[in-house]
Amino acid sequence: LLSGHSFRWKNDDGKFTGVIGSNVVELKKKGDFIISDVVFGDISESEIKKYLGLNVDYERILSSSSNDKYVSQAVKDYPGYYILGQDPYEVLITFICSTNSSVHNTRLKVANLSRLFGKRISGDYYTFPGPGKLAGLNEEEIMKAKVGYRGKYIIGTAQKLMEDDLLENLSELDDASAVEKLVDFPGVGRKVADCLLLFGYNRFNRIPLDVWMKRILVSLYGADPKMKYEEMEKFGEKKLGKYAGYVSHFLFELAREGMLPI
DNA sequence: TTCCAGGACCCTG
DNA sequence: CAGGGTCATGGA
Repeated sequence: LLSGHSFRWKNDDGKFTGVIGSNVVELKKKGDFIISDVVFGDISESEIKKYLGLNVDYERILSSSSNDKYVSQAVKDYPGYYILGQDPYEVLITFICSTNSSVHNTRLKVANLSRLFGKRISGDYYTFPGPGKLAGLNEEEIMKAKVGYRGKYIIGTAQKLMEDDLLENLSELDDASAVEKLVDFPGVGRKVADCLLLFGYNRFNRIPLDVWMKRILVSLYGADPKMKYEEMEKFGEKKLGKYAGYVSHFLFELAREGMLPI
């Protein structure tokens, strides 16, 4: 929940509180179980499970790279490190916010967008503003959310979504066609497109190549730093297997914690 | 103060 | 196509 692909959760002494859709949810870990408490809203347990990414064959995914020493180390260090099943639209906008920005800073931007332009659910919790709302803002207004130069990209992407909701039928496209469509959105390059495919559509083969993953692939797996994006991504898929994107998320976390020799 | 962050975009050569 | 500079913002 705090790993840098969802930006809306806070942790108070083991109690995680966040917004899923128009619901405020609290999560606690008790032994091998997750206890969920819907503070506000009517989200079902199965929807929460789906959001938490629990409807996947976790063991099978992890065992696909069990012969890789870095992945198996990461799996040991982060048991239960799931990729969430988030709303694609929210993933798209939040990862536009993430460009050239730290995870911490991205959280601030997402919180600002929600507080300023979302609907208040209860307490200090707000829905994430929909495309209609964001499309109607001008640059001056959205700058209040401290999104910086990404403001015009967010507005532009929201407006494009209002004309043609590509996200609805993206599932019908193969990876290459989906990426081709996605990079047409302002503020969306190959990396953000991959984040959407991995985190929003759970296409677990996609590896978002950020600065960390590039460093990892170059210094640990022998990739050539001069490889272009697609080439290095294919290289990573070859090294990390069918669920390369899923397991790369473990490596990302290890690297961020300074636990990889890169 | 300077540098960097889960990059994208635009301009040159 | 490759290589650069630029873009807001906050934390280290």
